[in-house]
Amino acid sequence: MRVSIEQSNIRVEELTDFSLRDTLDCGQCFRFDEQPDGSFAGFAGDKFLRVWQPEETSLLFYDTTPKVFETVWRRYFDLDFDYPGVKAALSKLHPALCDACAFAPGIRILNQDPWEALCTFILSQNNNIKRIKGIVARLCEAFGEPLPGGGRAFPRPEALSNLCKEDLAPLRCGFRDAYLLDAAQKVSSGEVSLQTLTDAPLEEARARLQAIRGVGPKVAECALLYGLHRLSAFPMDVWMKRAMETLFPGVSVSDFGEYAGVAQQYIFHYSRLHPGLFPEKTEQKKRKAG
DNA sequence: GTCCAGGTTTTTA
DNA sequence: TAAAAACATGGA
Repeated sequence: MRVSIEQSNIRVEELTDFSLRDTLDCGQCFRFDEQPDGSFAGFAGDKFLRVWQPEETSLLFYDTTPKVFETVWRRYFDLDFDYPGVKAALSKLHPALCDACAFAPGIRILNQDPWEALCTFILSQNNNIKRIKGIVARLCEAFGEPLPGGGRAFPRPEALSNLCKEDLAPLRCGFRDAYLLDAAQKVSSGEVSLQTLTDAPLEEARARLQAIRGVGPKVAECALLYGLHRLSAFPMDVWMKRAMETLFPGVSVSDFGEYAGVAQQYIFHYSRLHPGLFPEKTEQKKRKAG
């Protein structure tokens, strides 16, 4: 990987195993959108970014200083992790996992802000990705700090902890409003310290997160994987349950090893884009059509 | 009108 | 203890 400055932009070249589209559109983050010109624009925490992948091996970070690239985006996109190595190891474990890795080999696990990941996945429950993005956008618009170049940061827990359900009504997030408020209160008060979960034992980290109302096993795993980069965390949603039953009969999560969470992301994306693999899913469609 | 969406909590048997 | 039902909202 080679990094250079180009006017007010940062150019990265000689990149492998990276797809901007697949990484930003595989259901792990909710504040980036593809632009008409093919670039992606959005926010991570309190930073705005427009970035383009003009060819397979390069990226262009618009209006980005070397310092911001090095301290924010290099880590956010996980550019220094050995994905070829991990995918090679995962691909040997099971033929279906090999297929999933090969289907979208450029997916990376983002290093998102822990609080933002926790909130967005609280909002994700029994919800669809399009609507989650809408709710998150309204949350930021209503309560996030305005940013110099326009747009708003993801609101800190302190900005939400003193609100009530009525204040959240404009979000139209339904029953999840109380969950969001409880999370804001417990995190801002220090009752749940997200920072310490980075290196707490995984079982302890799970238990601490699940002390928040509306945070069960699945949302906790999402916070751990996407917010705290605990790469063995394995969110088990409806798609992953289908995939485990249909594609991995007899396989348990622990069989995927210390990078189970990375495997999960490839399997999730592969499954979501191949709904026909799942008999149950196709039966639903048939009933609807007939 | 019915079903479903990157689930969790509450209620019921 | 385990299985249903309820929980808001909006698109298909």
